[in-house]
Amino acid sequence: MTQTSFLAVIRLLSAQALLEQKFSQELGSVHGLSLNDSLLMMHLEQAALSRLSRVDLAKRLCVSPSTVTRMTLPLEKLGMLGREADVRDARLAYVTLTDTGRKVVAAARQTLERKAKEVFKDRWSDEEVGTLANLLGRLTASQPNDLV
Amino acid sequence: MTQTSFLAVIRLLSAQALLEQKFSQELGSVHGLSLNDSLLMMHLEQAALSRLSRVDLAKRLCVSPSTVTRMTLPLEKLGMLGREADVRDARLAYVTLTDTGRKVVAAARQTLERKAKEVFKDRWSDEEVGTLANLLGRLTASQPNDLV
DNA sequence: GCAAGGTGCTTGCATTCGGAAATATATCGG
DNA sequence: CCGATATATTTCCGAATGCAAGCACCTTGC
Repeated sequence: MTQTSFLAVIRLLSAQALLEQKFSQELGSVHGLSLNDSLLMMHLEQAALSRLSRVDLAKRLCVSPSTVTRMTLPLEKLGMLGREADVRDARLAYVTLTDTGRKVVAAARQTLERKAKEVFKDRWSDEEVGTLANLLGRLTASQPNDLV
Repeated sequence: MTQTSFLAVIRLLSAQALLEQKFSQELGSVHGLSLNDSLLMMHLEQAALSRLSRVDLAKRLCVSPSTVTRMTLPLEKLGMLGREADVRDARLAYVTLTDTGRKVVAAARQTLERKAKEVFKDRWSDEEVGTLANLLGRLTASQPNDLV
């Protein structure tokens, strides 16, 4: 069991490195976004009011708050993200998804969906992919909201 | 199917970010190694003659060759890794695992195994962990040698 | 009302990483 | 043997990231 757990974790780390390598380049050249940029915007996409606080985003992405600050800065200048204050708490600076951002992230999502389908194109049955998604979902269940 | 593939990929990326966060800190403070350092040394551990070329390591870790050069430099100074030339090809500079390195990576592996077991401690049956490991193994099958 | 501690955000600094270029060596075609 | 191409490694530079510190604001307890 300890061996199996270890194997699962090691393979998960390796698989992620492989996928990130496959996805990053096209995502960057086609949409000008990094993989993490896309994930950030997808979190906003499905959030209530299309907005989330920076610490909330940090938790969902498993990155530090300072990273969120620096990631949002250029996207804000490009008009994909906006900033919104909270009426009750002046500390909060919500990150919002603009209409432009919504279009861009929709296109990025299509690219990701296509690449994802390629990953499982050969030698995978629908049921196997579903099982994998379910099991991984139990790992991420401890986290804030799921994407998709 | 395209939705399921996408879900699986997104969750895989999220799960990795979560696991890396959980593992990195203790691995660094206890053994002075990063997660990637440990993976690099584990690849050497199971390699023939305990040595691999830098490009080979780069492929296995899904990082650039320059990253391998920079990663190995401090570990070499610490006496965990060595350098070995090839008799036939003077371009090759094998990275080797020293006896010191072997002890350190064995300890790091134990830490990783313990943390991996914790991940699946609750709400996971042995069979489920095994299924996850198998499915992930099919993703990494296209890569050079598997760890563990 | 106020002091103490907690939370959200940003900035400075150090570390890590990928890509391009440079160097050295190997291989192949003639 | 020679030139062209390919491969292995390293270095330089720019981009991304975490942590610690600082600032602003909120909340709690008195």
